[in-house]
Amino acid sequence: MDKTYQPSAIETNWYKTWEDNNYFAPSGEGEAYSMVIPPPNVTGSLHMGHAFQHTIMDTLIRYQRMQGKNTLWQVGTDHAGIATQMIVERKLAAETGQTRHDLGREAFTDKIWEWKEESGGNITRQMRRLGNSVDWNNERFTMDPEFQASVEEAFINLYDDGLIYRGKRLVNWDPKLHTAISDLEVESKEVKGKMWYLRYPLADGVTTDAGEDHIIVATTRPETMFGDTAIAVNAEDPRFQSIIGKFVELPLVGRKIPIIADEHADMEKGTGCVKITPAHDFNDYEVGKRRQLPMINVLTLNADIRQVGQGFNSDGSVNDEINCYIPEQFHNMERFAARRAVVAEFEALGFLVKIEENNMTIPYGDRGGVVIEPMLTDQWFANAKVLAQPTIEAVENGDIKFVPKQYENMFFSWMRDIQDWCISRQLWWGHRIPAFYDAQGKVYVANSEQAAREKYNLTADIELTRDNDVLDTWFSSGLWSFATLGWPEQTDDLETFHPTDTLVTGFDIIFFWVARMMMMSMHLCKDRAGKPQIPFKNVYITGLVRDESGEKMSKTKGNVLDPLDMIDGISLEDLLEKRTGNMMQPQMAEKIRKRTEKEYADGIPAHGTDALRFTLAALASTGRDINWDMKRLEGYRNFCNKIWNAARYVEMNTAGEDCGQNGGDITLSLADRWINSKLQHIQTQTAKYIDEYRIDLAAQTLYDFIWNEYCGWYLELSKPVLWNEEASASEKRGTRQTLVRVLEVIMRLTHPIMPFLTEEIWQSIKGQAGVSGDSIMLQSYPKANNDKLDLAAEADIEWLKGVITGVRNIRGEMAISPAKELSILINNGSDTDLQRLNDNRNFLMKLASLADITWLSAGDEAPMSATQLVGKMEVLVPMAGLIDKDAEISRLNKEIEKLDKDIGRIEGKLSNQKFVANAPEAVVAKEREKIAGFKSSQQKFVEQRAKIAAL
RNA sequence: AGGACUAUAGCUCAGUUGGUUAGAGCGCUACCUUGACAUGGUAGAGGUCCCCAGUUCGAAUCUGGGUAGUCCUACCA
Repeated sequence: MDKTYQPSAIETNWYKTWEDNNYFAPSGEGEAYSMVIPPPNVTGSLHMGHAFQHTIMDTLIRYQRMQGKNTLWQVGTDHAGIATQMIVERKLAAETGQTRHDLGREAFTDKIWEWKEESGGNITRQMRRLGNSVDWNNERFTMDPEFQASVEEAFINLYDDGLIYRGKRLVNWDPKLHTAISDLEVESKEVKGKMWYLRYPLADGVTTDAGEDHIIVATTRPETMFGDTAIAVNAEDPRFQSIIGKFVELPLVGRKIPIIADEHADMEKGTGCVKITPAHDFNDYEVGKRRQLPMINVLTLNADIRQVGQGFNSDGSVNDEINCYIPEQFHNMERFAARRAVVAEFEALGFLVKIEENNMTIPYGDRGGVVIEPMLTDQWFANAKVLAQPTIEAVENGDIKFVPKQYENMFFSWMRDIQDWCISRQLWWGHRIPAFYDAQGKVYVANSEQAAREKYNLTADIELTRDNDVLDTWFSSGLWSFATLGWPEQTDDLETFHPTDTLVTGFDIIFFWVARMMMMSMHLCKDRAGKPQIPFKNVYITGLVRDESGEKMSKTKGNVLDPLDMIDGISLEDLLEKRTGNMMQPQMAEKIRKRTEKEYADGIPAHGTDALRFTLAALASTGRDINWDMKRLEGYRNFCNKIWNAARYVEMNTAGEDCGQNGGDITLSLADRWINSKLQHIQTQTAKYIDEYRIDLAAQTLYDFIWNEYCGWYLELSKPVLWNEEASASEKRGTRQTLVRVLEVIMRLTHPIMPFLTEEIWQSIKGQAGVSGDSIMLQSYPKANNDKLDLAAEADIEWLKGVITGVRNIRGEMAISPAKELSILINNGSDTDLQRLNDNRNFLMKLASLADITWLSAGDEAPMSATQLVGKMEVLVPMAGLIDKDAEISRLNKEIEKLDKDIGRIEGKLSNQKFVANAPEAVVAKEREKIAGFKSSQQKFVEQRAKIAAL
């Protein structure tokens, strides 16, 4: 082994070996355990959130593989409709100045495929670098022909079951991207806006009870008034009783529109009169449907004012009778310009009553970033209510469990109130909807024109055209758990690996993806008995990885960290280029530059994959976000180095030596028995924690055991045996064997979290450890063996540690050089103490660096000494020539004071009659025992202090 | 408006069913190149467990009410 730990050298080699040998593929033996990777955008790159989730998933799958399961970790990428199309459109614009329309649909999608080929390898390269043991043989892309076929099949299935329909509905329309989007893709933002109070004159000479010849409506969207088709007031509102059923004359347009009563109108809000614009507001749309109001669309798909409105009846059919006039001065005006123009016109007419500042939340498209417009368009919808029902039951009855559990509430509240899901997108990149239309617009759903003709018995003279729209990306990723396994065919893989076991993903896509996968799977995927199949049994929801100051990582903030840079390191120049190059908002570049230069003055050094993974694992407590901490990464890099060096020590002392592989007598030292016993606890705990998804506790347990117990104590305790010329062959054999076998077990225990380092070390010690195999990843996960528990040895070592720490404490406090060998005395020891001393003299001498140890019998005179207590036994370091009188007194004072506090606290408890009466006896006894110990210790220290003071 | 989560050492975080001397890493102080490791070792300092009230013999932990922060959902004429 090299003298220094160099992660990059070992990491790339091992991954290649594993992959070349097909170790990631299902073994075909044992109980099945499967997971799907949340498919990342094919053209994207992995960020810290991916690295976090992938670490958890890889830890789980490696653990399960080592448990002997038949594991499948399904890998693949998503075509990510809008996101990818946008990237390529932007690229096209930058390079040639063309839009997608200049190229046309086919040529443009070819461009996207080109881009996918060019950049698509990036993300899979990164996965390999992270060590993900995914089954590459089974890699899928959502636009693969087989997957496309599954998507079409799913659509047709749902359509034939009456769960997909097409209709003219009000949907969220992105006027920049020119597509409908789902409710979930809309982000609300708080903005300061205005509310305008507009006067609408009453028609036919009608007046209100108050004698007014007009009413006043309040609106935040005056430009939609061309589409007003009613005014609503509350039926209970005393102010407007007499005008219900009468009309107003819509200013600027002249259309007479009715005043209706509807519960939507709130007497408390605004003026009590609401203008109803069914084609441009979701609430008004509902009112319109309820009251059979016509709808007038006044906006183009760009959200500009039309030249003439489009009239529809409330059922969506065309209404060519209604007056859809829009004054010429507003034609083709952009919506916000039109807003100002309409207000100006009202003002000119004297119809503008007042303007108020108004805080409101406005919907923005999460991709395009512009204000979303409710738009009346023909779209495809999935009946989400029906699809949701079984999934709610599956979570209620525990078939699907969320970790942490509180996400179930979030899931329920959304699912129980779910709205129909708009699944069509007016994009070019995606799964084209398998629907055909004849000249009359009648719909035929089938996966090809040929199939449509057969299915619907259409004669050849009927011309069919295919729907131009594509499906929402989440429609296809909703099929991910089973379409990747060959659905709709009933394949063996589907039989074996579905439902999958655990889904690991972020809370931000519970609705987008997790819920959709559940709906799709439970409707489409049935087991042999016809029972709906859940897609997964457990959903492990991870938090977000944030930056050091708790901010979300984002390109615009310039605080994004690339996991690969943590692994391989990056120079400041490259990091700056990465963060400020190719920015959407170049004005931020300077700020980002400064911040980056300050935080990473020397760039980022390489830490290796294992260190990154261990850090993420250690931070993975459930139900909480992670604030990334570079220091923590450094600490775990040091941990890797620690393991490396410990392994070097083991190798030096065992390679080519007799470790008992070939038989021979074995004598285990106390330390050997102790570390073996401790190891059993660790094995139990680690497995338990991983089973409970507490990877952080598993990591913490391993860290503590390896560093503090194995390296800190055991390796030191092995030296007095291995370097002792008087030790017997069987004693040395026993210690060598323990040294290397414990390390071998530690490597297997740690392998799921840190695959590379553990493989490298395992390979170089497996011979001495007496094990064989091609790779640690195919070895079994260690299991505790209770026969190896040795509580007596554990107690003995605790005693030993107490004595050694006691001496070291005196050394430290008294500033005695570690090089100075001390002669100590033991006073007031019991028979057990004497036994332990005699058994472990060698260990004590070496670890506390002593010259000799003198056992004082009763009546022996002790010299003036600094004292430490191990139970009742006194460890004495003679002061003569070493220790200053005042220093020892002040050290004793400190001890006495500390004990004072403890004694006071416990005395308080014990003098409380209620405590003594009510607390369990064991608890009371424990307190009594404690206080007795404290008191006797304190007594000793006080006596000692008096003696020293008397000098 | 409704809901969820979070608040523990200077920083980042653990703390399982109420009983611990409240822990870890980093940082800090002092000392130490001892034959695995200075990416190290030894010893040490550092806490009003956000606040108030309650339940209890006993609360970081349970209940109620605040405060601060994060997030989700809905609405806003």
